[in-house]
Amino acid sequence: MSEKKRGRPRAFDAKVTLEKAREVFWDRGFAGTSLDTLSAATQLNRPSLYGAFGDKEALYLDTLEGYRAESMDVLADALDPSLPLRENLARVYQRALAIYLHGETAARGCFLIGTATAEAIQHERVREVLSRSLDDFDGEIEKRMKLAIERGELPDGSDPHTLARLASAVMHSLAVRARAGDSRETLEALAQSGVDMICGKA
Amino acid sequence: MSEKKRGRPRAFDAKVTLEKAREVFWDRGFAGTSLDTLSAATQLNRPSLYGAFGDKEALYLDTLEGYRAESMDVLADALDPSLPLRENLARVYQRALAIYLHGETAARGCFLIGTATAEAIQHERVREVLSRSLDDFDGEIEKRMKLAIERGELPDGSDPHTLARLASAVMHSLAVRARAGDSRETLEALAQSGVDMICGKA
DNA sequence: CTCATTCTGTACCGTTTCGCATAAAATAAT
DNA sequence: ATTATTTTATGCGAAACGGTACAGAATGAG
Repeated sequence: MSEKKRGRPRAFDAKVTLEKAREVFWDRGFAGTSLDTLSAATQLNRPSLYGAFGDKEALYLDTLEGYRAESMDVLADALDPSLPLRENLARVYQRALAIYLHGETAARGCFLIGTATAEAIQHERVREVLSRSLDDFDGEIEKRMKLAIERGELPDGSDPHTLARLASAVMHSLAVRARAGDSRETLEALAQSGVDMICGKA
Repeated sequence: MSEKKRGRPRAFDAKVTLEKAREVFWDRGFAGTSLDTLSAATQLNRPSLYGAFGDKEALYLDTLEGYRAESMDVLADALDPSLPLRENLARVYQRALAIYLHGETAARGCFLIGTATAEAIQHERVREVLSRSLDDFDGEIEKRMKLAIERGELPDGSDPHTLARLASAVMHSLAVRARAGDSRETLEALAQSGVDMICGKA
């Protein structure tokens, strides 16, 4: 896999470190997180962080990218095409909520929507990751919608592009509302409404 | 209106100052905005800001509250009950986009969703304003949905609560996507989809 | 063993941060 | 005019900030 490098080996796992850093950014946002806080959370001193990931923005971008990639994996799994569309959508929302509702004080919502939106204006590269993440998500759902139309799970003449964006819109709303502190029940009701909106009432 | 106060009069209009401060927070977020930046933007030195509004968080909360109040005014106006529901909804989204798409570099999206979500975990009072804003918005739309059902603008048995949350979900998605840099055309298409989702295809 | 290479830890740098102390300026009350 | 009150302007100060220099430690190469 990876050739042995010369020099002193790292005493930490970069992947684990990124996960710990992500936790901090998730709760405090990019601008609200100091290198000291990151250093404490990752148990790495600042020079090590700097050497492994670059400056604070590069580290943040790394955590965003990791989240994006993981989210796409979760999405692909939830959209297992051997299941009915209705079940697929329910799984997508359910797994999103499992992530969004995890948090100490208030639910943390979506890492991207909750923190990257704030930086998107001033930091172009953050905006790019955010935009790409939303697009990728839409695209994956749209693919499933097209399949659903082929299979007759949706009415003929349905527009997969539109349906995908509406399904994503419910997702975005879950992300925001979770971070605003809405209860699990409230969010699950919205998720159910989203499923019914796309697939029709059960 | 206001009695003349003793002492040296203020050389600035608090309302105008709040608007200027809001512009800065809107682009840079709460944590990403320094008092120096605010001081420059409002042309007020820090002690004056401090004296009039309190610390940075209090100032930010004031700008959030102003935005919330203005948004509710815009919403109430857009929902003019002498117009059909379809037109009402289209006006709501259209006016939102007029606000969201205003920006120098990228579109700024919604001030609340774009900046308050990031602080909502660490700052309880921000989370409260955010939560209240979302609820108020939902409530106002739900009222209009109820009226629509009474008038027969929506099918019998429609659930106004659910419809309102779905309409809001499209709004939240517009807010996020605008900040991610989506084009006006893209956003208008989503808005149109939202109208059709609630009112049926034209 | 020796050396080059890479990572760790301490300590530091210059800047920026938020908030305030203080004094001058501007007004109303007396 | 004098006084009390409020706002403005300068500027301070302690802390936090992002980032890095440097020396020491751990490894592979020769």
